[in-house]
Amino acid sequence: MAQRTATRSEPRKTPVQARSTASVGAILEATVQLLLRVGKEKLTTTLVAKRAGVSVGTLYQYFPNKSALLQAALRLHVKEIVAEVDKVCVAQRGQPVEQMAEALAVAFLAVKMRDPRKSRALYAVSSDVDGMKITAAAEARVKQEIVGLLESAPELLTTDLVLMATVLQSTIAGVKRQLLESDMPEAQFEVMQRELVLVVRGYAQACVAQSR
Amino acid sequence: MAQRTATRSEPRKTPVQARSTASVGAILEATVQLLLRVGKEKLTTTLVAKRAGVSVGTLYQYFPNKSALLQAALRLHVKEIVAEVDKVCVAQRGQPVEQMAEALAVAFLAVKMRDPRKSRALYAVSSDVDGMKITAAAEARVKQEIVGLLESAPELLTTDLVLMATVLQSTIAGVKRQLLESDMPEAQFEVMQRELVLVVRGYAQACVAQSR
DNA sequence: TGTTTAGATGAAGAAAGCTTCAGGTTAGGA
DNA sequence: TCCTAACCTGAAGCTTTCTTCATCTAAACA
Repeated sequence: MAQRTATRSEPRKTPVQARSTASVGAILEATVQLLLRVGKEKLTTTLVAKRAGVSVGTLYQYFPNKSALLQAALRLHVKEIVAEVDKVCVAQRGQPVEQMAEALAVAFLAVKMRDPRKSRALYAVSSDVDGMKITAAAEARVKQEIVGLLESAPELLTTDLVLMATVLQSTIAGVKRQLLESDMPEAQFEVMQRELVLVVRGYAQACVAQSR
Repeated sequence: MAQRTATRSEPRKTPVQARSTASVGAILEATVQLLLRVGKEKLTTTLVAKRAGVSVGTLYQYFPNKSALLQAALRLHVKEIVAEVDKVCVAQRGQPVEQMAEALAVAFLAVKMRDPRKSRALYAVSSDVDGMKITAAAEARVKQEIVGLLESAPELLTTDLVLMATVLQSTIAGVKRQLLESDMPEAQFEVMQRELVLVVRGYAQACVAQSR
């Protein structure tokens, strides 16, 4: 273990030729694969390189250290999720809050469930300090998006919209986690989704009712 | 790094004299302290021993390896939480579901907020594979307790009680996490609690309404 | 075709932290 | 008081994995 005390985490070199772009892709891909197969504890840079079909040296040409590699993989995954949720937020503008909440819940669960194992593996990575920053930033972005969505609601909502967004988000996230960490995510998926919809609709109703 | 491939994780020796009991206590205490101060990444067995005022050797007399130490600390913490929640479950028997849900939410949040930093630090530990088993077991126990509580409700609940318990639990956990991971847990505490109450009451209502 | 730049390689260096163990100290009973 | 068992000590060994770098190959370019 020879981690430097403070190493930058920007990529060391940016791929310009097709050859290197492929290498970087393979490395990132291998990282996720190994996260799934052996877990973050046993994932080593050498292993990743081997699975990617390149040498360790190549890996270190594009990722300054192991941490940066994991972060890159996480960033990629998070990006996809955020994009998906954002899409729904846009699509639901102007709809009744109850429907918004429902759509949000369904969309969020659906994205995560597209590849539960991957979501879970990358989630584990995020618990390493720097990973949290990445997910935190993503969550913040999504929250803003939700606030924007709520602002477009036809109903009058007296509850602070940021608060409401936070609650919706954390509630959904709670159920999502439960689902991902259960032994059989796909089996429980539908039932849990149905219940989650009940939860968020109930809350949305409460937020509207309060304003009377 | 010289972790053995497969080491048992039972304590190596059980303290019998007061002297050693104190040592074990100090070690566990120091572990949590360091988790708070330096984080799990920089926590080393030598550091723990130093802070506890004993030598590393002593530490290894009672904990077969670092992992076991962290697990022990986590177990202790989880035990307290579970006990607290169980207490509430017992106290709420026979009450209306809405009130049950509310009490559960409030209690859960309150326990975790007694020492938010500690909760957070130990939560980080649990994300290491073996830690998950511990929290999972605790969660399972609590879930059973909740199911028992729900069974005592005066209302007729057609929703599967295990499912309902799961949903309540994950919803509450979601908000709890959001709270613990926010920068200012105490500042947000009251507001979030109020909202969470709305959420769970709404859900409880929905579960009752369904049965009509 | 010659030159330059991008890309790839992998053995070896280095650091770091876990864990052991041989030997010393303290407590309690006979 | 003496003996035994419990307890404590901490320097040193051991492993492991990260990371580097001197060297080689392939591509682009003139």
